[in-house]
Amino acid sequence: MPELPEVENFKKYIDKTSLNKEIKEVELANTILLLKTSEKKLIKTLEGNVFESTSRHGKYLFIQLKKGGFLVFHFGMSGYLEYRECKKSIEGYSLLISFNDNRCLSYTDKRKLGKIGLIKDIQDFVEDRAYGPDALQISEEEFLETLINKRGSIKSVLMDQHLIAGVGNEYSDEILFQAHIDPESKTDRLSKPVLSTIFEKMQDVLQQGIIDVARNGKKQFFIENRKSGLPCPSQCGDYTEVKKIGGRSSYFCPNCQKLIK
DNA sequence: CCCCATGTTGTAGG
DNA sequence: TCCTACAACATGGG
Repeated sequence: MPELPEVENFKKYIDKTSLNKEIKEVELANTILLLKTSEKKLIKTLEGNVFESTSRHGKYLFIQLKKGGFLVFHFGMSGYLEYRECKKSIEGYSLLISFNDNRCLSYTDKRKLGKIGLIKDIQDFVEDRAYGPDALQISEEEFLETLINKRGSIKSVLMDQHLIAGVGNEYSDEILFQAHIDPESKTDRLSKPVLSTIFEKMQDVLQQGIIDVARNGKKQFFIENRKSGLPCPSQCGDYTEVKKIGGRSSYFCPNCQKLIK
């Protein structure tokens, strides 16, 4: 479920476990999707190298390498990291990195929609791919400017990584639930105060998500179960519904969340 | 068998 | 140009 809060926790996890250790060996499953690199180059670059520091932009995690450049992760739908005892083979993992403390960092990605790569510069990478500012870095002013003339549904706009990076399907539902706005509302019909509320809820929900994921391994949402027909989490007496917006299932309470068209 | 699933990218069409 | 819908990617669950 890697949206911004999950990726932020992967970043903290690397910081805690994997910095400043020499990489002894790297094994790579040939099913892994590589970004701007080859299997050979990735192994050659990482072996003997050291993870120095980490950073994040939206759902991307960057690890600065001592010998220059960055290792970049995108977790797709099912990717995750584990710092563990080394096992004999890569079986079950997409990437296995052994450090000189005889422990390993593994990347597992069952659905193989994630990507791993090598880049020289984060700023260039973000610009090349035309990603918007990180959802926790963007100012309220910039947020309003970005959204004010967008004609799409507010949910699609919040999830568009080229406008704002980091918000995905689940967190967008929670943000809009807390802001009391129907996800299908037209962005350019929303007033400035409403957009400001959405901005504030975006900050709150992502920050709380980071804390929840760190504490419990998962977020604790109002719109948690992603099912329709459940009692509204605000206990308004109505029931949650689901509708497709931008091709994604969106859960909401039709009573608490105002549709503005 | 069917449909669905947290993500991204590319295409076609209005 | 902007937006929507859809398919593709790969795999598992109900």
